[in-house]
Amino acid sequence: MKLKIDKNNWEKVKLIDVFTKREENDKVNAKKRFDKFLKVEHMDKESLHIKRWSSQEKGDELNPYFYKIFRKGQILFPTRNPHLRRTALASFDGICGEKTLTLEPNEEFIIPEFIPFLFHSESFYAHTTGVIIGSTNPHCRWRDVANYEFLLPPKDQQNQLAELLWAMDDVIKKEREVLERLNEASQIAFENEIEKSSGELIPLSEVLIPKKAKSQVPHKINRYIGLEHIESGAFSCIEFGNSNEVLAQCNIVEEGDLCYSKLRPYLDKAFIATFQAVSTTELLIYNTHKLSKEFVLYHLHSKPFIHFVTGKGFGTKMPRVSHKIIGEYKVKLVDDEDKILGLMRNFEKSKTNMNTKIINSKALQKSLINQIF
DNA sequence: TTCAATGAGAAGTTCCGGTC
DNA sequence: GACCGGAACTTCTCATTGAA
Repeated sequence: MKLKIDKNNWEKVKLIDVFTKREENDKVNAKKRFDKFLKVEHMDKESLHIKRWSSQEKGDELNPYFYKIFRKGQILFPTRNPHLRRTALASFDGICGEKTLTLEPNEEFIIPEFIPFLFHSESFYAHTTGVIIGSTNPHCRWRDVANYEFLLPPKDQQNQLAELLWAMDDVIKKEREVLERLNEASQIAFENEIEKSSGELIPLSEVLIPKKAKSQVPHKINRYIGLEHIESGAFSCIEFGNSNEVLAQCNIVEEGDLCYSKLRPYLDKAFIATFQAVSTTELLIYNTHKLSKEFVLYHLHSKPFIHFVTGKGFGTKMPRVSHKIIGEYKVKLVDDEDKILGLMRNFEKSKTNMNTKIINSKALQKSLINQIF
């Protein structure tokens, strides 16, 4: 989608000309005044929305260096690792880390609804990553961010563009909500169907057939699946990296293989491969018998299974599970697997459609942002 | 020889102290 | 008090080790 924008009357401004950096720190009472606190890990890449946070009420512990207060409507920009593209729009008042810039738009020049998208433009990313300093801690300074220059449209045009950008954002938000509901509903449906079915309980070790194929450097298969490419709770893996950049021995994943991440089992990373790839050796690769891979995958994502493996994790630095541990989990050898899978496939079809819609909507939104800023 | 288990090092995040 | 940057800690990748 190409926008016809005449930028002749747009004014070149520096970020510091149209934003005020707020420093509202309360080392003594911030903890008592605000329940919610936001860590960098709560901010998603290339998203303005805050979907997660920690809460003292829920028992999350507030770090001693979290005393910086942010207010609803402020732009939150973590200066550490700016290449990770994490900037959020505060949707509530709370506490954040000292290294997060809290920026307030100056309404004399800009319309608050318009400007947040600037922080997810390629131009802003290029600037902030270009001014990174520090070898052990890559970061940028406020004075370098403040000097970022961009073209600012007149206010009436800002209004029109804000409407367009938020309309697109709303589409993505609604599509994500639908996907979330579908995930919840399919999980409940699966557990109900298993409960209703009759059949003998058998350990997963009688179902799973480990695949041991390895790939040595240089890898002949182009795609690489690392743990960072696997979304928690997802049934397929959409993202991948380039195996040319991987210097280690890998597992070979064939299309249709059942894959399970043994590292930090509570992260719930399991999927059926939709393409051939090499992968991190933290992935266990399986074929199955007695039950289909698809059917077993629903078990691997079920709450009882995650609870089971989380409790059995071992290792000094990071909890892991092994094939042996997974094999101890008991599943029902149901008589009507096809009937259950038929129901689940309807869910999967809807989920795949929704995923495709989200990917397309995000690409369109990105294109709009980069045409404007 | 194979492969599960482990830990070193890289990358990312929070803590902490110095300087202006 | 704000700003800055290194230290310390956590998480993840990947090479090595040792048991089978």
